[in-house]
Amino acid sequence: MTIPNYSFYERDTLQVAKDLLGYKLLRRDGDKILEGIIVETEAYKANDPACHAYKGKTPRSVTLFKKPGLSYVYLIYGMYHCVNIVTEPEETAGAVLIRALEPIGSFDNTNGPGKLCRELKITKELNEIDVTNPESNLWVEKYQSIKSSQIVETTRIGIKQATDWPWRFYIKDNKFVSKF
DNA sequence: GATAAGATGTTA
DNA sequence: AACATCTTATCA
Repeated sequence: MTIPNYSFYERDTLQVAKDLLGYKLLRRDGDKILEGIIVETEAYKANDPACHAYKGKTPRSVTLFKKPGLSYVYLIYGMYHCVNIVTEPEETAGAVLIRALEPIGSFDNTNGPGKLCRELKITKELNEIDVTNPESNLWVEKYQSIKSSQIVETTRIGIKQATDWPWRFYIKDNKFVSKF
């Protein structure tokens, strides 16, 4: 049971997005722990028109420029939250969007970025949490490593910019991946 | 201060 | 295919 450290997230966003597949996302809710296996991710970087940080720092996107290993939680369409983990060195924008989890334990319905946040009770309160610290209410642990032959690389979903960049990754044949 | 668009999910 | 629904960014 190891927890990836600062330098794990300080690398290239695409590399981190691939490596995070098969890792666990854990959420402490009072005395309960909700956990799931990350089965689908997307990469967002500074020179990427679809990234919130594309046009520079704003009150919302400033988190993307901070230390790698922090969470980035925001509200989309007024009703759904999305979780990301900040990557790349400080002052370089980058993040990995967690799009789907394979649930462990008693919860379910985590095959989409908005749904998994609802299930894990992730809100803006959990923005800028250090996910390398197991004392946090939200953190990531190494769980299983996925062979590169089991990783599918494809285009991102739900965006209108740079739709042809293959920056979405998921575990082959996993039934908890969000639908196309 | 007003306005348009958005890394989505549900329903028909 | 339409819509629910509100924050954020941008412009005046």
